[in-house]
Amino acid sequence: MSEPGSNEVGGAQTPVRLDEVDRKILSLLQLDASLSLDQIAERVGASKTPVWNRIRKLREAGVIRRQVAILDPEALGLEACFFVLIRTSEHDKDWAHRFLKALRDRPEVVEAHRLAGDIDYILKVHVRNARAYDRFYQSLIGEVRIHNVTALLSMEEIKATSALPIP
Amino acid sequence: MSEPGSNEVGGAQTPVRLDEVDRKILSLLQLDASLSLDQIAERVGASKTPVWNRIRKLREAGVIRRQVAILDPEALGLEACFFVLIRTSEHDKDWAHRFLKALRDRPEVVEAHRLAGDIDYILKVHVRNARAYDRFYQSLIGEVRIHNVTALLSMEEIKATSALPIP
DNA sequence: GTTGAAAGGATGGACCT
DNA sequence: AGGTCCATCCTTTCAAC
Repeated sequence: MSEPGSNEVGGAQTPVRLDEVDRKILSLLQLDASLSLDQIAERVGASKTPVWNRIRKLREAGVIRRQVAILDPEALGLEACFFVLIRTSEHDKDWAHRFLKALRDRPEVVEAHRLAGDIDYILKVHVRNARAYDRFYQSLIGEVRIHNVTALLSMEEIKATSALPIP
Repeated sequence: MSEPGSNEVGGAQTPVRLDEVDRKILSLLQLDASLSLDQIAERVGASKTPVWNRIRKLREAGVIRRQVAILDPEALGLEACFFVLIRTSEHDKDWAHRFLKALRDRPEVVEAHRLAGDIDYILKVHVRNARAYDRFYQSLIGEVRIHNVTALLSMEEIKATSALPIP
């Protein structure tokens, strides 16, 4: 499936009007995108064509971004997950640009947010073990200046879903 | 597609041996699970049948957990994302059980981890706005005793991928 | 919104290398 | 083991109604 032309990836997004059927479709697809049109149509109480048209529109509107396989980190041997809280003293554009690139270039970083408040950034990092985290950490601070780092080690994933609450 | 019988959802997982072709297949499916068998086979340099058998085995082994649609939070009007750091003084089983249930019951909580160290839990919460976060917060502390809460508001999602690094 | 038809993809068998 | 061919079923896609 190709990227819809009307929306940038990660770009700003105007909220979209959804009715009850749209919401049901999205809820289903968030949990299992391998459902067939027939199954979806049956469960939302409509028939194939309108459901198909709605899904196409939701894709074009950028509500549905993409369809992916979710892998099991433990099965891949990624036994350690860290949340990394970062404070920096540098706030110029060049630094931010290099920091961004450093994060984008590292596949261990699965999530990164710029924050409001005294902590500047939070990262979520998947690695094989504590030693691999240290290698990641050394490599990162070797590439960009960072004032202060706190790593929070996850002991247990209590809940993890890719399904957003649909308002 | 039904849940494979040999692996619990979220259960402990023995790492699996993967060769180069498996890794390529997983990398592709992590980014786009709507690719056809033909496309995958072409890109990994193999033909349909062995690729299909590998995918089936990866599913049965629990490496591929499921296939989902990724939605755009902004398009759904979920403009606020918080990371919530939680300290608690209670550590008995009953409290933990009620806390877990409170998190599982709230769709705004998309992620929750029990941590090592002085912060006990971290949550990731998607809500419409700051007011909705406050409602969530009040409702949560009304349901379970929590000693200390720090909310980190995301200003910008710098990176967000469902793709794990494949070792 | 419904029906149905045509095209394309998935699944699994048979057989070969 | 992987490759090819094939047959069948299922799904998607898009007419026409």
